[in-house]
Amino acid sequence: MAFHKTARAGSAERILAAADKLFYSQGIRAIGVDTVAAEAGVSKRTLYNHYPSKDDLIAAYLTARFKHIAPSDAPAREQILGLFDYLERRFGEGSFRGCPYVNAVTELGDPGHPAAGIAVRFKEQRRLWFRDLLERLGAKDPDALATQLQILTEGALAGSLVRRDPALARAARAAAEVLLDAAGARGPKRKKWKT
Amino acid sequence: MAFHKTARAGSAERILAAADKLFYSQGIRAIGVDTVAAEAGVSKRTLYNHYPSKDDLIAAYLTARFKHIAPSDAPAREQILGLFDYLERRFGEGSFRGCPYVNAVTELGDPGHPAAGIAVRFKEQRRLWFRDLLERLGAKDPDALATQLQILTEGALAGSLVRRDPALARAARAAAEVLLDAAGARGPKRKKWKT
DNA sequence: GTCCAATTACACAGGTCGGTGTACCTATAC
DNA sequence: GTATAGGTACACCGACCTGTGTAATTGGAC
Repeated sequence: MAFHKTARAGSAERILAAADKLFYSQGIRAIGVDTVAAEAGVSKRTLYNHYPSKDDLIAAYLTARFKHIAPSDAPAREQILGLFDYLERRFGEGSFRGCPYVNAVTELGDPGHPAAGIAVRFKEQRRLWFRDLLERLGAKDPDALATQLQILTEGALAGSLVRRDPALARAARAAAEVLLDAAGARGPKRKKWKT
Repeated sequence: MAFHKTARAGSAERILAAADKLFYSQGIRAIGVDTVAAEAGVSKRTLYNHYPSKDDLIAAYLTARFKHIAPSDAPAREQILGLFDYLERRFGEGSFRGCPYVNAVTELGDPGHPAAGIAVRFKEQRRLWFRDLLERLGAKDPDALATQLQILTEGALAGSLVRRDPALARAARAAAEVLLDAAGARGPKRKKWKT
């Protein structure tokens, strides 16, 4: 059907996949564009045709990681605690190397870099995800509690970056449960069905 | 009295101070040894006489930041919550740029780098500081709670690196209070004075 | 076949980096 | 004095970096 006119294969996608793999596992500054091009099986010229600069590639890498959290029908409390279970699994994988957004901000330094804005947006999105679930749970002060849960996940991520340890995710999960309970967001929440 | 034989001034100390300032504020990878030497007002040769490689300088920088937490007579709960107050103040300063140990691990990548070990030791020290205070407070499961408080501080640090915001420290502090209360570590703790 | 856009291979510019080599200087100890 | 340790100034190396320029090649659309 000829979408792409030509394009030997999805070069842009392959480049992005290579950048994702290498930037995340080894660091943005540690990886040069030549290495990305080689990993993608593409010439450096082609890479620069798709991404005019390394900064553009970095921005694309972070944006692509920006997976919107799929809405779920599972009970809200289950979804929240499930995030920590997910982290526990991730920490056990050798490929875990912390939060790509925090890493990018750290590595790039410059607050004016597009990556910084992307990181802020991602964090806020996850916070709002928490908040919506907390509202569904009828928790007290969902906004504040969402921030606290966000802090717990960041803390587990940062801690496990320094010393990979799934127990950190379990500890964060336990703390989250205490906070949820204290906010009156217990269990499936027997709420009055109508106002 | 001739301590140092000669040594125009404390060259090593000035180099370390320059490294601390530049490495922390701009990043380890972003700063070259020439820049450090210039900031210290010292020739590059002198720098390399004191620190045989940049990696040595990095290790010295992190070790020097390793300030042992001064023991205090203040009530334990006050000390714990005071840490979050300290963070709140730090987040307001323009010079804040996250946790130097986490940053170093992120920037260097290599888990075999000496910096990684220093980071682990620092984190564990602070966790033990929490634990000792929690034991004094008679909290339930001080070890687990210490890990959770550690996660809260890491999370506040990481979050504020991405988006500088003292409110994050306050949120973490509030969460810490909830966890402390839930662990039965309320207030100055009226404990039996003798066993 | 012809056209055209994507891609390749490769050299190269201009810069920075970590680290070294060398000759000279300077202040103190003796 | 002389010897010596610590410092300076500066050139330099090899590696690596981002990014460009160019000529040749490929493969589908028409």
